[in-house]
Amino acid sequence: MAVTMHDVAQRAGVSIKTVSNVVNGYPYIRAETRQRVQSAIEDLGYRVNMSARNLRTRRTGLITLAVPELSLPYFAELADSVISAADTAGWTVLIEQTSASRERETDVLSGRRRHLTDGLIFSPLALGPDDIALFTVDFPIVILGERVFGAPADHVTMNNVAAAKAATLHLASLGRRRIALIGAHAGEQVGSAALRTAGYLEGLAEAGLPHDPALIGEAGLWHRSTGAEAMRRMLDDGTEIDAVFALNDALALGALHALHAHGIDVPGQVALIGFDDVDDAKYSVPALSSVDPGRDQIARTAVELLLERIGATGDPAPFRRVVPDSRIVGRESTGDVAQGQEGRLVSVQEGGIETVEVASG
Amino acid sequence: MAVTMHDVAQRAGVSIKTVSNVVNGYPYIRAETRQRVQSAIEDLGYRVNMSARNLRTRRTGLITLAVPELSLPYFAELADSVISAADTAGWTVLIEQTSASRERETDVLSGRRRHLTDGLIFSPLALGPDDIALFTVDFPIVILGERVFGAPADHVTMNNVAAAKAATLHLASLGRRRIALIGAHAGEQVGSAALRTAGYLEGLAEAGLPHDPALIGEAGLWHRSTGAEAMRRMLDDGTEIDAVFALNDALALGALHALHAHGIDVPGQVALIGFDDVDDAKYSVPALSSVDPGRDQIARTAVELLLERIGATGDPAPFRRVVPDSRIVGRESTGDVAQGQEGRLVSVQEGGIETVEVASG
DNA sequence: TTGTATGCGTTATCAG
DNA sequence: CTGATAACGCATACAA
Repeated sequence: MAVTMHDVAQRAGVSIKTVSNVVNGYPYIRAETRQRVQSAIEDLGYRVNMSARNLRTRRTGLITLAVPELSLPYFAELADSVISAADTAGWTVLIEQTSASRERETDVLSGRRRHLTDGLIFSPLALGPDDIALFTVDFPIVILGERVFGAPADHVTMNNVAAAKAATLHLASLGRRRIALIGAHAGEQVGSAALRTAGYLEGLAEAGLPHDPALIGEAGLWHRSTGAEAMRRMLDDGTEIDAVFALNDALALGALHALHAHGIDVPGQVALIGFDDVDDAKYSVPALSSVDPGRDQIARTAVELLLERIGATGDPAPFRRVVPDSRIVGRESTGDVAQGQEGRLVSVQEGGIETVEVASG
Repeated sequence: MAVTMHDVAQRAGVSIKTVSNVVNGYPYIRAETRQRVQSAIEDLGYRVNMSARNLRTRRTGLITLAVPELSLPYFAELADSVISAADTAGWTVLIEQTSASRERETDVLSGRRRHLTDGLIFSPLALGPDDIALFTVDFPIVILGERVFGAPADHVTMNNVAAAKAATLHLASLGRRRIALIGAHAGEQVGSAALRTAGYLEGLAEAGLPHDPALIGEAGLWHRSTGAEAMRRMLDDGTEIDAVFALNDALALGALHALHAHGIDVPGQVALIGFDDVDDAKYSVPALSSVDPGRDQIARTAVELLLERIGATGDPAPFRRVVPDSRIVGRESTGDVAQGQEGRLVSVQEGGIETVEVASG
């Protein structure tokens, strides 16, 4: 049925080994031999059987990217970047959606949902610091996000606290004094929500603004709908505000919708800034200011770290934590630029590479 | 190193075949034997080697989804749906981004970018009717979209003409008479742009409105930026309009941005409707009316058709073309609902299953 | 520079 | 119900 190396070898009048050599670009082959093999391949329409190669080499050329869901623009764009970065290096990406469910995230680690890939880039949302033990597995992992620190794996994250503080200070610098927060997770000590909220509080303190609990809007899932709801609640409560820091752009766009529905002018009455700098931010009305966490750099770094570890041969290197630079991009929603203009850089938080020594597997 | 069936068999004191039987849920095994094998598996932490199984069974459990890019919300949401549908059936999805480049789309078909998957769901954007020959391959394909008809493959599409006509008529029903189109591809006879433009023209005709070329806005790529540009050009030209039909939501959101920048009220002065009904549509300001092409149904159907064909044993079934129902969802941008309300169904175009008989491979 | 032989870990065939 | 054994298609040590 399917044509194999054998068939090619026979047709070209060489051994199977020579065909293999040609296919794999082994350099020491007589030009004429290579030519003969090539045409035999053409004629027969031969294509390498990846399953056989994978079995033999113990490697698949596939990596898994596990994210909550692709409908969330941040993760869609992240996936885009990861796939592109992997592609450049000759690797292919298989995507698992966890729906931020504990069970599915556990499955990803246990391998029940990691069919035949050589490594995993994992952005957990349900698992937390208590689950570090689950990360001790026999394949390379790169962790994304801020839910799990200290696991035996490389980690690409962002400087949430510093960036959130900068966003808050940016609003304060516009003269705003009643800065609301949308997207808080009450009681959580870990994760993006906690860190960004901490940055917000630091920012308030540094600006000499009091902390008013009425200005904290809860939103469990960071979707547009929950952002709109949280904003609506706060407005319905009659809470006085003149600025909003939404913990991500989806929330911000939802909040924007609610503000508009209440007839509130942005940025005239209320200034608004989000977090993630997704593509949508540029095209909302008004265009949304945001924190650019360096998504592309995150993706490239994650792929790089993972492939490095997959290809590692000798003594395991210590695990690394990398924090790309983040930027505050000012647009219309904070009155930083006029309509139709590009956003402009308002400030930069420098990250860097931090190597955390851990006994690595 | 890695533990194999052999090790398990040895530990359980049975043959390797029995282990295989247990792993694959073969029913006729003594309970006691099964138990012994199960615990051996547990003890040793055995996990099936997928590469070996794939080699043996000639199947990988993987399918490829090839789309232009995940940053485009429509494709991100489509990917989400496809992955979910595949997951339900126990299959995993590998995503290829083609950037709508001819070369990469060809690669997808040639298999150069189809590593070890059992089938392909392909949404081409660069290939066209002249490339049908490329679709004659030795693995199952399901084609999405409207660029390639008549290829030897199953096809899930949408009733573009009817839906676009309905969208246009909807604008006309609001009393609008200068209905602009954003996203046209001049000279193209095939693809979504051509079909939706045809529907627009039919709609104008049925509404008794004249066709004014000045109302046609070109936009090669359907991004927010190009939509904004096209809209801006038209406004700068001083073309009089009171409604806009954007050929997809990204264009519509870009156009919305440009309208807003020009101080034009939507829907007061200009009514706006998009196409795709992506998630963003609900949360723009004002919320965007759109055509819901039945994305989820498209994804489910595509996976279903593909798996059916992959699992097909005997005589090849004739190729089918499926057209899910599409709906017009009226929101604020056409004044169909008040702020903060859900969109409402304005009309439905019924699709259905059409079986096209083609000599199938 | 090229050929031979072996094994990667499974599943399938066929006895028993 | 279970066991021995032969593929599956490729890569690679080892020869030549």
